[in-house]
Amino acid sequence: MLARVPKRPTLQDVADAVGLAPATVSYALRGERGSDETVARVRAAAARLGYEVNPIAAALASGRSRTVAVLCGSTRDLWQQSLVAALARELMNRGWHAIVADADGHPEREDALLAQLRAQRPAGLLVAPLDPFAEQWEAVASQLPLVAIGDRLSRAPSAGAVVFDNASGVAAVFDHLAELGHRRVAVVLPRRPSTPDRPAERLVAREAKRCRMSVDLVRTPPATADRGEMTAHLAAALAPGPAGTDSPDRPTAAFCLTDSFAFGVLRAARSLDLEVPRDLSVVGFEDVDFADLAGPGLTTVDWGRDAVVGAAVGQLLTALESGRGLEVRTIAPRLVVRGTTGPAPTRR
Amino acid sequence: MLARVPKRPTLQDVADAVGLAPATVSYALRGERGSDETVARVRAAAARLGYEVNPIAAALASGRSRTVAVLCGSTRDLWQQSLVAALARELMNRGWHAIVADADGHPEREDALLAQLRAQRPAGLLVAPLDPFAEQWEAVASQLPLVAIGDRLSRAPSAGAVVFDNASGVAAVFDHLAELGHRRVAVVLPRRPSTPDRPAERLVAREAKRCRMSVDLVRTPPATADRGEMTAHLAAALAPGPAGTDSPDRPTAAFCLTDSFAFGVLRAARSLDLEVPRDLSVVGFEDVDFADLAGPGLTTVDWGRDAVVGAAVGQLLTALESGRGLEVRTIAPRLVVRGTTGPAPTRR
DNA sequence: TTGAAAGCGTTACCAA
DNA sequence: TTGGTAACGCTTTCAA
Repeated sequence: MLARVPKRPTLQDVADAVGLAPATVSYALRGERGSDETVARVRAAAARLGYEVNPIAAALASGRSRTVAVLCGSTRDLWQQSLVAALARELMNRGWHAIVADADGHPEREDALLAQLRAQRPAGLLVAPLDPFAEQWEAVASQLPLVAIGDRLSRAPSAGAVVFDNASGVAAVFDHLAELGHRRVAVVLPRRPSTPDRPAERLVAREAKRCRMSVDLVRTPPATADRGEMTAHLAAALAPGPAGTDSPDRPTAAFCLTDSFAFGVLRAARSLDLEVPRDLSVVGFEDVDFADLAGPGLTTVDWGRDAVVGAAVGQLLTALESGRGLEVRTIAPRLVVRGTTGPAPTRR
Repeated sequence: MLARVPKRPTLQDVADAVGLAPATVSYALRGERGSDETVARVRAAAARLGYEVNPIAAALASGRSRTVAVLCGSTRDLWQQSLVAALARELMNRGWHAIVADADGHPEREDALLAQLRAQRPAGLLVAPLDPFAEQWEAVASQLPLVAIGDRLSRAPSAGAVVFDNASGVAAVFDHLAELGHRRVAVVLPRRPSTPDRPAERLVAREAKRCRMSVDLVRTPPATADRGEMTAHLAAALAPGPAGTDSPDRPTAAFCLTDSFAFGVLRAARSLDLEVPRDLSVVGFEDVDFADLAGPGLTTVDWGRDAVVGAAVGQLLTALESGRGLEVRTIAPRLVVRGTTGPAPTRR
């Protein structure tokens, strides 16, 4: 048995108080019609009674709502966590409500959550997709304004998107590492069985070739409640081979495509007694708020979270409020260098 | 002009399909009534049509909803950010929806946001209050099940709460610092003009006296978009006095009552060229996920976020679903020592 | 400028 | 077990 929401004054109560019809009151409160005098009287009465429209009834009657659903892949990822927080804040500031859901790293959960969210009849959708290739997106986007963040939804041309200029970002990172003298770099990226064709991998391959560097691809499962798992996985990938070899038998730099991976690498390095950045240079691809504090010298690519949030919320609400179409906007990267170093001389 | 939410099959459509009355269908779908045969037929038809109840209409008709409003003081604070994310996740997992709002550090905004949230007619409220002494809470709590997190709402006896055993936590921190030989500690705590009487301050005074330590109270405004402000404020408080004095003219340890303050202190220390923990031991009062990575040796008090979330969501939903009353639950602290050191010998 | 009345898609009461 | 029917509180057409 669910508790009843308590009774509050209704439109009818206000109408009775001023001796007008509910319709008139409704229009007056919304400033859509009515003489100045009526509007003033109605507003005064509403204020006196402590009346506030019931958004549920309003939504039912009008078929519209001021709620936006936010669906993200995993708030265990700090970048996404802060993204969701910032999206909710921005929506609120603009007079909208956010209802949030978190697939917690499970692509298959994305569908179920999406269904749940849509059942709440939001006016629009903001999605940081786990699986941007899924079929479902087109069905959703054709019915509801949808803006994807981070990945374009390849099957849903009607959806808007805010994407990162990964090409520039990856190039900047490889340039930086090459300049420091690294020859072998571990690239830590998500392992997503259902999305075979990530452009990130192609970009990495291309840039590595351009910079004549060899790459260890380290496919890593997303962060879960148990962080030890990821640390162990990454430690295995970064560990030096058997002793006695004369060349560095391990990558001297790690390029992490997600901040949670970067933190994982820092932990793995610690467990291997590798000092960062002396023994291992670590570069993150998302600049979270305290990247400057995470170990000494975590170099990152900053995508400007505020720009991302502004672009996503901005275009969604514009579409909602004035019917403008959705588009794909691209965010430019900025490399924030914090004490990355070249490969350790003793290992050369 | 807001976009219309697209038309979907309704209860009536299902009723037509099976040749029954809407009421019967409604009961059947909820498993409240109906012969096994009817229920099966109805369910099949609903599935075939892709019918899903409209929660808006259901909420209007029944006066109940499966939505919980979450209001927090500031998601710029990482502990709160992760708390909100975890609350939303837990609610979702239990079949409820979260609508979230963030006062962004402004106590006066708390009222307005609360009004907005309540207008959405949530079934219950989860609050990490900025101003636990505000009058408004009682009015809210008497109408809606409310669980406060972090502070008991002193004026709202009907609200539940999940509070931290600050007495034990503060005592543990002072014991730890005293044992290391610190004699003067900076205590970094929020500056909240409207809440004159924080027990934390009394606790700090008491424990400092017990351990014969002197305390510098550093009242600090909450984190904002501009982090430089906080760093400067804290640097001023931690800076050594004029050179040539023989005793340490600054605190040798900082005890931060909020994680964002701890990060601020780490940044301030860096700007002052103080090495942590050699020149300054830093203790945080909230254990965020990557506290282990934030500079070398950030000792923290861990309150077990999962325990907090479980206690808060658990008791709220129990109250909502089975009418049980709300209560005050207390979370015990655990000191996580990560390389804190005593005062630097050269300063003794 | 105002108002009557018909929805919106459910749930819940009371008869059948 | 089933089905009318009246809410729920608002918005919106259409008349006045």
